[in-house]
Amino acid sequence: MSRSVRKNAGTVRPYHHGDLRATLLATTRTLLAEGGIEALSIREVSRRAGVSNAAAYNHFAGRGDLVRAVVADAFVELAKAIRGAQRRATDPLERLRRAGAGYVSFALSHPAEFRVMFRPELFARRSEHDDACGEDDAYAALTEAIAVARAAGAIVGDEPTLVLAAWSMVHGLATLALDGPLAANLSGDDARTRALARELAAIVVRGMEPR
Amino acid sequence: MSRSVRKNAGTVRPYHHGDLRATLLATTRTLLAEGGIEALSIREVSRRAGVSNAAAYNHFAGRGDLVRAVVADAFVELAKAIRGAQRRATDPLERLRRAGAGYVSFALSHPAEFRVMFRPELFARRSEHDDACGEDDAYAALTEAIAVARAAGAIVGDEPTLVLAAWSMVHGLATLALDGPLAANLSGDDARTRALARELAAIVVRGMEPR
DNA sequence: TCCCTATGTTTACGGTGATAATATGGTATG
DNA sequence: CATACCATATTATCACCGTAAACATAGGGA
Repeated sequence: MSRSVRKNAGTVRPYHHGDLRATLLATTRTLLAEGGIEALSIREVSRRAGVSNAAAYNHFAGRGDLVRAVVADAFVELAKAIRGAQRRATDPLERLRRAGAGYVSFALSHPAEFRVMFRPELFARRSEHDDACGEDDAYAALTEAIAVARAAGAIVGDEPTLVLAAWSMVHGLATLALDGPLAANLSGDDARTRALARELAAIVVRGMEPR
Repeated sequence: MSRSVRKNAGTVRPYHHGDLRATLLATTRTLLAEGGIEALSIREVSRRAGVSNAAAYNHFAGRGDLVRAVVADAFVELAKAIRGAQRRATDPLERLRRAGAGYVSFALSHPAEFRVMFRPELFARRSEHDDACGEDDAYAALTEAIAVARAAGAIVGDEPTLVLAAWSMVHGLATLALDGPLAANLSGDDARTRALARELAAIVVRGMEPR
């Protein structure tokens, strides 16, 4: 039979021995980057991983489950990006501006994942309470920056509203830069977009400062 | 033959006599509102219109073309919403705030269309220069409000940056309110979201004012 | 009268998610 | 060593989808 292997041919693995899950996840990311969610199908992922389409169902409940796993990882990375961007600054306002820039920077660096992260209909479990995919952590990262600046008296206002303002500004910019009418003007010019992110963060932070 | 009709049976119309296009557009909007873009298929639209699946191809080049027509209409409505919201105010800053609120209000009133409007991959013609779907008009409506306020000295800064800031803020809020982590908190509470839109618009406008 | 165009229909092809029944390799147990 | 079992992958199948080609009919001029 063609599938049999000699026991000593250690590197030949007719089966994936447990790493098919990781392979499928990596392939999913590749496919997302190549053609977006439209080009992502269980069959294509399986095909590229060199297995049958049904094999994926041993590791993921379905297409949504596969996407959900990728999204969960992406939110972890987003939270890291937000926290990492503030690391080298001490001034609360500057940390806040950098947090926003870090958010946009993540979107520019991982456009394919970012485009999917905020489309729950693509992966959300049906009426499953509300399965958190790690977005809470990213949200918390921004909230911390706001809370610190507010505690220092550098900004004033209702905390949830301030968080929402900061989040909306950077999320809006990221979304518009990736897919919106601005994409044509900014496409490929990530440096310019990052500079804009700093400017916009500065504007919204300024709107939060006491008069 | 079963399809023939007497010439005088005026109300019996075996064919749509030219209004199938409008019927398909209306059905598309209904379907989008019911189940989102995932539930939208040429076959289902045609089925609901009481027509074979291929009939739609006499009016639209394909699924993308159908969605594009709906999106183009939606952008016209968005521009109207932005302009209409400012109508009863004269103060440039207040008009600017209301323009932003109008943007968010449109998103809340037409969630299904809004969710599709900024996903060009769902309807964009392949490498067709960059087919405008009316988004220019909506963009212009916001730009006007910015330009007026700036000309009056009520806000200061680089105009394109100011426009981008305003646009990003309201677009981010709309997106997050519809699909983001905030949807759970705000869902169904459109009044609360509209109030937040006003607060966020006030913050970003304040960040634009001269010190 | 005859043909042309617009607008439908039927039928077909290939791709897709999902499920069921089945085969195979690894491993624990007698 | 032999057996049973489990995880994993396979093939087969179903219903749905977008798209397209081939065909049919109504209505309007030349």
